[in-house]
Amino acid sequence: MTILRSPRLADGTARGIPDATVARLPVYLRALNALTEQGVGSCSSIELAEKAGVNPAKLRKDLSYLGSYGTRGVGYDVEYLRYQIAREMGQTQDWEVVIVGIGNLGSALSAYQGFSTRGIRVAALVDADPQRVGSTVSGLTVSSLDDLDAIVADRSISIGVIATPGDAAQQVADRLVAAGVTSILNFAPALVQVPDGVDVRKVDLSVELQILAYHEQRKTGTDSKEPKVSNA
Amino acid sequence: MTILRSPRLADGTARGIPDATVARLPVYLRALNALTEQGVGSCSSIELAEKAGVNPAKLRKDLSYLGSYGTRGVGYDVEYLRYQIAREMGQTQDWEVVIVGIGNLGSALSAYQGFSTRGIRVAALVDADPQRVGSTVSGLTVSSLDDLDAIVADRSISIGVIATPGDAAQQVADRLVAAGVTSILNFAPALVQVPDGVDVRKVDLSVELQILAYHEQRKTGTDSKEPKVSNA
DNA sequence: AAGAGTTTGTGAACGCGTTAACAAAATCGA
DNA sequence: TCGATTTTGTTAACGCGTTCACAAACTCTT
Repeated sequence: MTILRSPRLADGTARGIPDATVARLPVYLRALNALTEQGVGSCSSIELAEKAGVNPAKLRKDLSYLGSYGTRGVGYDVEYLRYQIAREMGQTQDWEVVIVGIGNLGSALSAYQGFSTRGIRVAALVDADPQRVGSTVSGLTVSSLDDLDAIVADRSISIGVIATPGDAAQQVADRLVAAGVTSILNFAPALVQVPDGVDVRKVDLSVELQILAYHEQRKTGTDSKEPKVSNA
Repeated sequence: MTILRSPRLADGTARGIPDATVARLPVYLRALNALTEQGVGSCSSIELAEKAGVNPAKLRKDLSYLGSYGTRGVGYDVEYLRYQIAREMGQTQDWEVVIVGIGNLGSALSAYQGFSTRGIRVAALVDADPQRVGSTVSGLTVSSLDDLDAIVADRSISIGVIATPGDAAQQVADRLVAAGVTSILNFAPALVQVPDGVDVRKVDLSVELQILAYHEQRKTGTDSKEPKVSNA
């Protein structure tokens, strides 16, 4: 489970963007796309920050890691900034991903519209269940898990998505890594161990709801001495 | 968008658990459940931390916010600790949620097995599309968005899930809040604004993949001067 | 009963991320 | 041209979270 620390600046260009910033850049990108669609040509950090739901100072600091793409006294050129962020995020190319586990969630992911416009393309679907293999989901034929190596190699896929039950996750991760995948998005409710050099991100649906339930409990709970929290 | 700061300790009991800790408690819970199933009666912080994928010191500090439920020189009683965390997380009751937007993702969520064992129950499905209203998904009849108020009131639902396209998200959030929902899990690729007192968590599928793509780009990119990163 | 060995709970140091505050740099108007 | 205004880029302070390190507390063996 590599963490990929990088904020130390290298020799020449100011490389190495903090993880927290990297996680927000796609949000800025989405806001800039929306502005482009509205025909807005330029904007200030305050406007953009509002649309992205962050503090303006944070936005400016984030952008400063990429370079100086704004103009003092004026703001940012929407199209120029959008391109710079997209380039930094690697969106000048399309990243092909393979989804493993074509149950309800895997099917939903393969049909998800939001990927295509963001440099992500679902290139292959894989399942271990023979009954599912050969069927068509979202225009793609589901392949057997046994063919994973060939599929990853043929299309030089480097990103895999695990959408299997929890007890299959580790096994699937092992096969993805063996096939050459070096980044994994794990939706299964289980930890997966991977060798150094492989990135794993985890999205856990029930954990998110449990966190909400915790806060909910505290709201309806004992103390209402803090009526509604002044947030001005 | 309330942030719910609470780490300041109140009067009597040590209330107020840091957000980062709250986010990890469900993970510990899952690990403890696995241990119970394996018939393990007690464990050390090192063992549990390993199963949860965190640093042992972090685990102990997290648990210390709840109280002193371990025994020095011995470890933690699995069942006892599991109960204490579950109680703190509000899992002694079932939290009913309504899912809005029964497309691919909404259907997948309503069929998700992992919720039931974690104090979450999908109690109602709602969609704006008349063609979907009345159909049965995962054993539940899809209701009209117009009936949201009655549904939320009848079952005293306090948690809503938005699984609509991005451009419908704000409108749905408004209606959820108006109906009385005070916690929202938003899967739509859009920011939603809510009044104080309402919690929103956001899960963005394409953002997760874009973050992976960024790291992937840097791996295959320029510098291979850091061959595989010693992680010992 | 006492010492050796374990393991928790926590105080303290450290590091990252956020935010405020301001100087630098651009535009605009007179 | 020069001052007023706007807005970026950046430095510095602050706060939260993580991790180390160790004392306190428990068990076990002799």
